[in-house]
Amino acid sequence: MTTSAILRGMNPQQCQAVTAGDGPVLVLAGPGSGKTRVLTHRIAYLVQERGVRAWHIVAVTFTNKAAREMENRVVGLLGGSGQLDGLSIGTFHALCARILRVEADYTPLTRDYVIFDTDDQLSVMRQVIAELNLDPKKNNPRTLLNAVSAAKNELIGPAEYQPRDYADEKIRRVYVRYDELLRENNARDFDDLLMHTVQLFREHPDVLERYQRRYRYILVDEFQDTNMAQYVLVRLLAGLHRNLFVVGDPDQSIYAFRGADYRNVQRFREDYPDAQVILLEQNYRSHQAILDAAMGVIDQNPDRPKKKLFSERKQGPLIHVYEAYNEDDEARFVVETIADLVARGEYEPGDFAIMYRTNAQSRALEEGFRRANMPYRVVGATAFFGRKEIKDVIAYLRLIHNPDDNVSLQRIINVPTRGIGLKTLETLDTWAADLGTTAPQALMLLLDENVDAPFTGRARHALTAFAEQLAEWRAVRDQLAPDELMTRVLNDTGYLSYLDDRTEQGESRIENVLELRGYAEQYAGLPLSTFLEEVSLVSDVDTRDDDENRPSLMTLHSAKGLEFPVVFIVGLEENILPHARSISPERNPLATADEKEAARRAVEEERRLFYVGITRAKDRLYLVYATIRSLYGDSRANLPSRFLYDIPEKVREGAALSRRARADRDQEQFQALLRWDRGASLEDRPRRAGSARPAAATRFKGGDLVWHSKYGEGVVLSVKNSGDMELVDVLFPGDVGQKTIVADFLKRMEE
DNA sequence: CTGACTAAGTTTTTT
DNA sequence: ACTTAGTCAG
Repeated sequence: MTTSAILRGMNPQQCQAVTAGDGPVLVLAGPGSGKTRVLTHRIAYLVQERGVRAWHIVAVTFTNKAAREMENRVVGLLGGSGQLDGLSIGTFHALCARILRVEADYTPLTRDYVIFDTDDQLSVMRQVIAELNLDPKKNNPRTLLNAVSAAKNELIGPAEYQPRDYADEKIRRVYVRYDELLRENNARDFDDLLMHTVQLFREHPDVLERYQRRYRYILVDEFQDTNMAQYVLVRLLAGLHRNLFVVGDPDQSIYAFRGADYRNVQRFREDYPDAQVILLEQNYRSHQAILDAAMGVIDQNPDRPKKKLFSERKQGPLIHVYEAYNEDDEARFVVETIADLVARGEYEPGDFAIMYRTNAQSRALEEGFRRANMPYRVVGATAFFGRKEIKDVIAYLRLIHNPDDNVSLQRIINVPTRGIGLKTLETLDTWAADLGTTAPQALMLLLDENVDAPFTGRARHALTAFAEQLAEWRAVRDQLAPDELMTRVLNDTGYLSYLDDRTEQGESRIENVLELRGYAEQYAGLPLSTFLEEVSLVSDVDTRDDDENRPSLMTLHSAKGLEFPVVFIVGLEENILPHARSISPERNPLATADEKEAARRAVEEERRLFYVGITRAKDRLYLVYATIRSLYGDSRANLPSRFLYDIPEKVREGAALSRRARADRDQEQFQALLRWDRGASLEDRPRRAGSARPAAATRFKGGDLVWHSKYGEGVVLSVKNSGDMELVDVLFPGDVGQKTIVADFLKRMEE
């Protein structure tokens, strides 16, 4: 392979990026500009043309999926020959986990540490709340966890945390205790992996230097999604050779809510003033109408350089906007459009994607697909490793592996039930505390019959039996492969029969556990720790069929990085996209300036999310909103999303986006919905009763002008049914602002 | 200690 | 509407 082969078919900017010389490089790429291709081809170029040993290259991504794809592409370019030996492609977390394990001597935890996921973190946090006597009603463990996580992302350890007010002081105490508890469990959370690696490097320059010498070329994908800790880590690693190659698109930054900071792009420019900056603006995915729509939407965000996306593809069909009656009509429109396009032979089922803001929205769509007997696929809805049965089995293995893992012990000590109740556990905890050890360690002391423990006959017996069991497993841990150990645990505990409750769910739980065991078989010959680490750092078992030819349903977030010939974006309503959570302070007269500023940034992120969705489409784009939507048991009438109005009229067709939907149009759609409903199978009918109700339910809807005897004229923002009351959110002019009013007190005004 | 009830809370997601 | 964590009677 020669340079020309690596560069074949690339435009000048892409070539420039691939062949850029040593030193810092920032590639600012638009959607569909082939940025992953640039990264993989650069790796091939470095190895092939510049003679860099693959061992000296590390490419960092955010998901295992992206890492896998990148690896496949590089292997595809250079073949499976030995020249790729030692190439590191992986996520930030996997890289850090490996470093921390190898360098355990320099860190406070041992090599055996386990990684706590969100569930485990929550249970630690609940313990913290209990210990510190905080009011569990006012202290949501998730909120506290977010605060701690934010601090860790900013590389602020518990000792460095500087409280500015009382609320902060509480967080500081929580953080300190939370951190202590993690250490007692010999555990780290995901944020720790990053923060502790940075700390390790800062405190031990000699260790850092070893890694700097090893990783001479560092490539980062989706750079706009890095948080502070990740950025600092990368900067440290690149400190010696400065061969840092980052690729990103600030307009596609949609993970600020979990600490990502697209300003890292700006920081990079400041920290590396000599960096080469390469722009990739040509789009190879979508035709111009779609790009015009995308630019119309994103250009409304201030503080960003205006980008000009252009395509050489000829103009395609206009963007179709459809006003659905409600979420069922929305589903009907999607399903019928797909059926139609497939029947005309223009597309295959796998060419379609339906994207929405929240997972809850998939329900109505799925029902529509089922009703039409059209197969579909939901992307990433329920994480395999998040399932209770999977977590239980893994907790057993973790406890066998890590003698200090109290969180896992608590999780499974009575699952399946073995007569160890709350009281007994409490006693165990106190006893352990008195002995100055942890509960799992104390438990093992019971193996000595002579030990003086505060348990009476039955409890002592149950605990001892469990301790003996645990000791047996630990004794065989190193002789058995992970899947064999798992089988042993399943048999000894009767876990599968515990799951078998003769329901469909029970059956699928058993299948899940068996699938996990199948997954573990791949780790034959590897230590249990490798398996456990992988399980913590991999989000899903890689067995789902990607290539089944069926439409995909997914959230806008999980659509990033993908492309489809035909894309539907549904639920384009105020309160859905942008989501109510991000706009609520906007109209609240009591919101502080800070809150309003936060809301503004949140809405900008929602806008980027819509932008990401639009730019996934290659040929056809359908944008759908509903005038009435049932969500969380209420039915609400929302206005069309503000973002829709930013799509230039000349590239769209269909619904007119008037403030008020026309009555005749409603009528027509309502009839279509009824016809569709009649087609439902008999089994579906009872279930349908509930969701058909909202159709006739509200007297007002978003955009209506109303009159109130006290506040005067106002405009309806949304309507919801609560019990048999219709509650209307109305915006009044001046200081009055938004009020929620019972429909009976409102009079409709004609425009 | 278990099964049944009640209250709460439901954005996005990876690791 | 629906799940799920927490509480309480059997």
